[in-house]
Amino acid sequence: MERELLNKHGQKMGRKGLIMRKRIMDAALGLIRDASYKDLTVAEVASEASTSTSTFYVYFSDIEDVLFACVEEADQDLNQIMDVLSQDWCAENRAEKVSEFVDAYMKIWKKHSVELRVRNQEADQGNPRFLQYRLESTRDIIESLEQKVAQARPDTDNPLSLALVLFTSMERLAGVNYRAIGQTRISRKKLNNAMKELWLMLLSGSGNSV
Amino acid sequence: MERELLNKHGQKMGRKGLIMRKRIMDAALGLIRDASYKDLTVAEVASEASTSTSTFYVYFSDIEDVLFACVEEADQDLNQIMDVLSQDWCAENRAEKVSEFVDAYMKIWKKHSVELRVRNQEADQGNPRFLQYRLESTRDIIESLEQKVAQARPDTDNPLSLALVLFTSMERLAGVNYRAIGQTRISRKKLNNAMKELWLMLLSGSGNSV
Amino acid sequence: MERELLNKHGQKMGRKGLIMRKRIMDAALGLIRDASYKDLTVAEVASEASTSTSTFYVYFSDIEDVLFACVEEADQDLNQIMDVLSQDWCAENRAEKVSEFVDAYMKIWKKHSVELRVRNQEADQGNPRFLQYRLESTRDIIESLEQKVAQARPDTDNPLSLALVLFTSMERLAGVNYRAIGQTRISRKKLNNAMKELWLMLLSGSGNSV
Amino acid sequence: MERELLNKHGQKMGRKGLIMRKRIMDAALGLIRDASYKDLTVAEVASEASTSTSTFYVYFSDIEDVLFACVEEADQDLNQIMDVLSQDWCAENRAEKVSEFVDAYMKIWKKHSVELRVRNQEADQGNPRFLQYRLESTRDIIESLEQKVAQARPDTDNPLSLALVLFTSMERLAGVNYRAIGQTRISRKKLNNAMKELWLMLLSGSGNSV
DNA sequence: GATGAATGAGAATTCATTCAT
DNA sequence: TATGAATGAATTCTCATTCAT
Repeated sequence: MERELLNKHGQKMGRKGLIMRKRIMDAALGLIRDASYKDLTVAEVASEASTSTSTFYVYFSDIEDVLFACVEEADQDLNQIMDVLSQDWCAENRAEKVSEFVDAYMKIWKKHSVELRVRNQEADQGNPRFLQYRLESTRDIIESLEQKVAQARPDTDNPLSLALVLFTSMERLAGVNYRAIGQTRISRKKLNNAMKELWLMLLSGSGNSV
Repeated sequence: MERELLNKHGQKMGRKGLIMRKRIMDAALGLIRDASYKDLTVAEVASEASTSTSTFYVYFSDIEDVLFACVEEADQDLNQIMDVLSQDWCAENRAEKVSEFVDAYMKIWKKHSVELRVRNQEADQGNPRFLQYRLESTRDIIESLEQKVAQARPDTDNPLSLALVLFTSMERLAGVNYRAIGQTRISRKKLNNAMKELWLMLLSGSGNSV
Repeated sequence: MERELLNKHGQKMGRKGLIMRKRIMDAALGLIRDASYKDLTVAEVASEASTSTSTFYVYFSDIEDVLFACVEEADQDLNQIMDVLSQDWCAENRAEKVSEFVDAYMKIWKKHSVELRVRNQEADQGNPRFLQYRLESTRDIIESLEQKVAQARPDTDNPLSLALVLFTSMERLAGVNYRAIGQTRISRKKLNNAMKELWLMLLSGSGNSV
Repeated sequence: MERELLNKHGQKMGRKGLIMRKRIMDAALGLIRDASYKDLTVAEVASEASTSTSTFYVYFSDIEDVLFACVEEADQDLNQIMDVLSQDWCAENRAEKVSEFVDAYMKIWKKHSVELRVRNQEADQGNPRFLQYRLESTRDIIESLEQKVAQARPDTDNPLSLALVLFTSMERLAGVNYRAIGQTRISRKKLNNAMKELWLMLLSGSGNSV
């Protein structure tokens, strides 16, 4: 476990320290919920957390550092997803399991949409720290999905790509405020249903190959 | 007809002015090709364009402003996409048309990946200018895809959502450096094929409903 | 006559040139009517005059230069004041003449309040060009008023100071937007009457000496 | 009780902070004692105070802000004036009290001539912050003078205007470097005497009405 | 005469970061 | 632990000014 419970001064963090650290993280998240994190400053975060910038530096080395901590924290919830995925999806319960999977995934993202938007944007722009983290954090999920596709469509030669296409869509639709898509005729619920439908289509093994 | 050709000083732009404006846009794009645009500065752009920051401000009001101009310019290429989409896709040529569509879309994104990554990230973060622009710029494409889905699957009640799910994926996979996905076992080509396969699956009308 | 009708390029000004010059002056005045002239810029003036900064420099060397030209122009109206002052004020017509004088002075200032506020502020802050100009432009008026005081109060030993005190007040009250005094219970008319009353008091020779 | 002692970073100001703030104010005043404040820059002030511009911005938001603080501070001395004015001026001591009043007023203005010149110029140009401040800061004085005029001349219908005319003159003559008047034949002393003489004339109740 | 175009120079402003208490 | 205080180092931004057409 990497978190040694030390602050940036190398001191062991006590109860107060942990509380302050959390307060700073929450302040940062709150500030970027409805705004770009591009312009987030240490002073802003400190002020939002009702503390001083000096205190900020006791717990984090810079803005990226807090954000990464937030992503790490959010990621722990993501592990639950594997509960559904590690089960066996047979033809009989497939529809149900797909539904469970999509719902669970969407629910978690909704709770942590800010953190995961940060993770994806940083990773997409090539930030190595976040790139690596995303890789590790999605590896199991993606592999599991790949297997399910391979199992459902033994004939296909790139189950990974097929899984990735839908997974990518799911991640993005989950993380983005759906008003941001600018379509007034859709709702999150309809999108989720479409998502499920496409997974089912893919996993039911029907459809033409190219 | 573009808007009045005035620079930020209210002067009509002549030949020299238009050239300088373009030079600055190119400099900006060049600088963020392999890096985040988060930290792009006016000074950097001006220097890359071998001019002064003052000159920068003759043509753009800030960094966002140049980037938006770049997006606007890139977007003009996107219109070509409608050539394929405005045709009729019947069962006979469907595979061919899907392939054309995906290839054309991916090709354009490859050429303008920087601009469109900027557009999407800004829009995803709620920047209204980019949000509005993306909405307008993708409206026709999305509507057209929706129609094709509706035609292929008359039974479905939300063709729009189904189209959006795949379109979203396509956009993201196109804009992102595929190394950023962190999967070494896939290639752009494989992803494109999977993309086509999924569109075909959707448009061939087979598969279960939820 | 110093105005040689040459522009800053040493060219003789033709009709068009004179018109443009005037247009720039008017633009400058218009811009500072309700605002401080401290922040007036060449670009603003040029834009307000619907021309370019380059053209500005054909006629004026800098902002102070236009403002000085405006003051010079306004000052020509001030000469009229001497009409009333050069007359003889005897006991019989004194009230009438004082009234004429105050009214005339106030009227002119009202018309040129912007120019004269500039003149006084610059002079008050020690700007030599405006200081010298004000000195010359008020000399005759002040001397004339001094004489009238001396005549009315032969016993006083500093008629100049007495005249200056009231003249100073008159200048300031005339130049300042009376709302700026922040008293809602007074009007310009009441102030003018008080002004006349005080001049009469002074010139009627009554009152105690210190 | 002044307003909350917070600097522009929202920190409580301690001893050191208050000293630095004062040092910056003094630097600003020193720099404009013999020059226009129009061109005063943050860089200049910071340098004169032997600190950095960043430090300047810890305590003030811009040049106007320091100057306003200076005016506020100077204004506290002005309260003394009310000592003389709140007394009763009867016929017997009137000459003495007028003399005291004018001398006291002039003395204070001499000490704070820079601050008060700034206050008046900004207010005269319509700067709301200074306008409001001047209004409040002179209200008591003006009202008191009005009462004395009303008492001395029960017949007059606008004691306020009469008081304002002389008060205005006093303020301006006090704040302006008297060389700026450009009259070599007068001295501050003579002007003060004339000032007193006119107040006495007004308050002795003699003289004609218009 | 007029005006696009370009820029040097400097001013304002921000911000991360350190240090002493 | 926490935080006032101070600042270096950029960065943004403005403006007067010049030049070529």
